[in-house]
Amino acid sequence: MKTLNSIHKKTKKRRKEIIDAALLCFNELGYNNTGLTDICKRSHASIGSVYHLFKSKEQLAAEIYLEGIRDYQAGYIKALEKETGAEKGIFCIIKYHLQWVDANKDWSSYLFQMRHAEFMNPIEEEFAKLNSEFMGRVSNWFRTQIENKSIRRQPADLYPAILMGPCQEFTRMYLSGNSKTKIDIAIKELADAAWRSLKNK
Amino acid sequence: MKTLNSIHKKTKKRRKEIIDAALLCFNELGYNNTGLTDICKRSHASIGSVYHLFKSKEQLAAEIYLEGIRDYQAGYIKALEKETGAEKGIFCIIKYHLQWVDANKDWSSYLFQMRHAEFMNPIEEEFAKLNSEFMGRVSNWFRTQIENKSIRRQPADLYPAILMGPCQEFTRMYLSGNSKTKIDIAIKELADAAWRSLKNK
DNA sequence: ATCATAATTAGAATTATATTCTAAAATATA
DNA sequence: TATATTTTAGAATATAATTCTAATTATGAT
Repeated sequence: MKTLNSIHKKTKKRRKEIIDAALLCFNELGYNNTGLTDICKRSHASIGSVYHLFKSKEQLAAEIYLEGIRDYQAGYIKALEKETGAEKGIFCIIKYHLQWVDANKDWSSYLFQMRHAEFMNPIEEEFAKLNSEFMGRVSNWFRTQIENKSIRRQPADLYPAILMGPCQEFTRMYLSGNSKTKIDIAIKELADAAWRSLKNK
Repeated sequence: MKTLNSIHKKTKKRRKEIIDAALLCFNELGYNNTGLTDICKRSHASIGSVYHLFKSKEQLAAEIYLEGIRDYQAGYIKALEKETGAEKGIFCIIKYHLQWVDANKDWSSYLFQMRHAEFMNPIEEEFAKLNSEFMGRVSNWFRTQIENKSIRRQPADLYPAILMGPCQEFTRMYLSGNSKTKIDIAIKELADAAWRSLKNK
């Protein structure tokens, strides 16, 4: 009996080729100025293959987004939960974020660029699930720190904003090439700044 | 003698009608899912009119962006330069930002959504000019504060990130309806947090 | 008021490109 | 090896942006 949904050996590879090609195209040309022909040329896949593996250009863009976010978030949680001390934990997160960005410039640019993109709609559910799992674990870490009085009590909404906001803004500048500050300096300064904002007294 | 480039009285009005309609369409449907027919219907302008006044859909989107940024930045500078004290100045800026966002939700959503859009290319020059004028005046204010030792000395790149980052992140959440914190509370808390980060000692 | 010129409007024709579709090729299973 | 399934290919189609031509409307000079 034939197994349903059997998948060829090369499928994963082809999928990756298309994703990699599309990521580069979208970053270089922008989503709208990237034609399917661009993606096909770069990935050496045919239109048929692209549409066989992805429902649409939009969906392809969305899957790339998810792939990046998954990798980023997984490392983030790992870095955070390793640290039980508040100050060290905050340093670790900032460090993780900036190093990830530095080591994954293509992905970072894409994630920034697409953060508010409309194509998130079709994958909203998957995205919301990822985010709530992620935010849940970050919140847990913070709750512990607040309870043991390491971190000041504030409206819960504001923690991620105060913690990551400066980092995000710096990242934006960094990726657009408008920042002169080296990553290592930025890590130290931004972590210190976050700590001054968040610490209890 | 006929003046060159004479402009009809209604041109400004029509332009505004198109911009207003497009802003709403882009926010509701997304840039890509908004057709020119949507914009035409909503603005009661014909395709011909739209293309007479704007080079392309992209250009139209860009002009809307500039219009929003201009208004935001003008108010920002006015709020900032009114204050000579460091702590008060920072409070003023945060307050200005969040109140502007609250009072201009459509524009804010659009500015966020489009912050990294590719269509910025054609207006890059105009945009860079706006930004450098803006950043220059913000930097001046900070320089004064640093020289009189109110604000700690740090790599220059980091001031805007530390000052506005948390605000931006909060704004993002606020606009997407995921924040429970009221604007007035957020102003106070975020301004305090920024001050703790930035103040000298 | 009227003529000459320029600006604006309208929408049909064109162009560009995302998507669908059909059939062939490759792979997997029995 | 025979048969079902997946994958590939690219031509055909559909959709939506842009261009173009002609008509309309406004302006300024006389």
